[in-house]
Amino acid sequence: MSMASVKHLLLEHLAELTKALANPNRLELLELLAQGAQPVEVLTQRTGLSFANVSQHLQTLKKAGLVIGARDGKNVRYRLQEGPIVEALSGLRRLAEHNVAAIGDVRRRYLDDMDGLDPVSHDELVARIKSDSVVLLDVRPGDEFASGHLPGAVHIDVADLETQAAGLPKDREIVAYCRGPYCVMSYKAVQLLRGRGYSVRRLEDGFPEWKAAGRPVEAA
Amino acid sequence: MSMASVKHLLLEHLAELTKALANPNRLELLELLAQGAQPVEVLTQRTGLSFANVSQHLQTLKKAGLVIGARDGKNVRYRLQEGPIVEALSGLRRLAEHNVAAIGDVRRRYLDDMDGLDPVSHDELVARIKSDSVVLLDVRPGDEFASGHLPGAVHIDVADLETQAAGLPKDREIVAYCRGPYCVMSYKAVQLLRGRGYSVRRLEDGFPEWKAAGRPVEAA
DNA sequence: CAAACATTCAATATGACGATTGAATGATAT
DNA sequence: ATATCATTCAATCGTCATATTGAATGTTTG
Repeated sequence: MSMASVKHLLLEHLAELTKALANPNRLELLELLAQGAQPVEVLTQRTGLSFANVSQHLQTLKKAGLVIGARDGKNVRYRLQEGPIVEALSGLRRLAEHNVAAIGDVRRRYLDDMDGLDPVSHDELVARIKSDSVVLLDVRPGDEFASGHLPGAVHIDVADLETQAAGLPKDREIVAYCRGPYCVMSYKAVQLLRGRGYSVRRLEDGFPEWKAAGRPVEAA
Repeated sequence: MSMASVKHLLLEHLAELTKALANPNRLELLELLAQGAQPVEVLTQRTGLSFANVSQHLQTLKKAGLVIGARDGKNVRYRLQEGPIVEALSGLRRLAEHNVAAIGDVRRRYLDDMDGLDPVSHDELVARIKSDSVVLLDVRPGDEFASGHLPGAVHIDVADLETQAAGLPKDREIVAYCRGPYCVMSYKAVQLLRGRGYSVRRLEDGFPEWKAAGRPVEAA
């Protein structure tokens, strides 16, 4: 094989992989799978897509080497392949926020406004956990919390927050997190809790990014 | 706008950007533009694509906010937009090499074999430049060298290497570099020079990655 | 073994992408 | 102005991607 054609082979393969990422539904599936393995049915519910469509997208991701499925009783549970998937997606997201005006705009207008624009960084969170000055709040669905969460986090599904907020302390700051930078659950949590007089901020990005950064993680 | 729809907007925009990257010809164009600004004609020559096709791909990249074109006399010179483009592409490449067996295979079989599998890291290069124990060799076309290169690098276009290799010392190790990880020019250089008894290794990845890492760069 | 269930496969229709061709634009130079 | 040159635009055609539907597969449970 000539060297020039090797180059083109490599570029083609890279484009192939990138194509597998270049679809909003698949990006959402990857975000969900980054929380932990899931059967197809749950992915169907959480995305609101049709069953066959989810299955089809999962096949595409599988062909690209991004996920693998394994039978677990009646179900097939899919999970992310080993590898720097979350990191690659973070790189794309950073690029998107930087270069595509539309994304930055939408985010600023609809999400950051709500949040007061002061997400907590990983390092800051570590320091404040040490000094015991914050309560960490995981607002994802229970099964995602169970398959892995930040050490010491309290879990309240965002859907139950309205009824269970009373259990949270008002004298310490709350740091809420969820699936990642494009996940709106922690924004909702901040909004709801601030309305009730709690002091709340969001963690910058979510569980998968924390884990990918090599920070400690706790499982149920 | 509801929060759920904000999420989907963000995902759609991210997919849009990713789609702009998901094509081998556009990836090659970005690699070329990462070396420095170029008029459309040069890009046409270097890629071997048709004129209109290059123009069309450039429009796609422009719409995605990845490049901008500016008139320069008769020509329109395109250059990369500011932003973490090289970093995002590196993330994708790392993912590809890790997850897509085919890419790792091709690379190992056809490129690394040739190279003896020991690319020089950025840090190692810095140390060895300090101790003056290497000659840095840039084998890219002259205009790319002119618009930016590693400090102290000697320039010999890979096409001229056969006739001009004699100018290189045999008593110091040579470190060759070119456009990046998928660029085969430095592989060719290593192959040719080793055949003539030189001690040569390749720099891990190329000029754009060096620059993106914040290392010093020299212009003509 | 049969029924129930989760998932995949196959077929289809609609729409987007990519390369080619030739015409249109817009700047420069004579 | 007109001619020239680089680039873009518009139209076309074949190919691939996506969502939908319904049938097929394979596993568990009774």
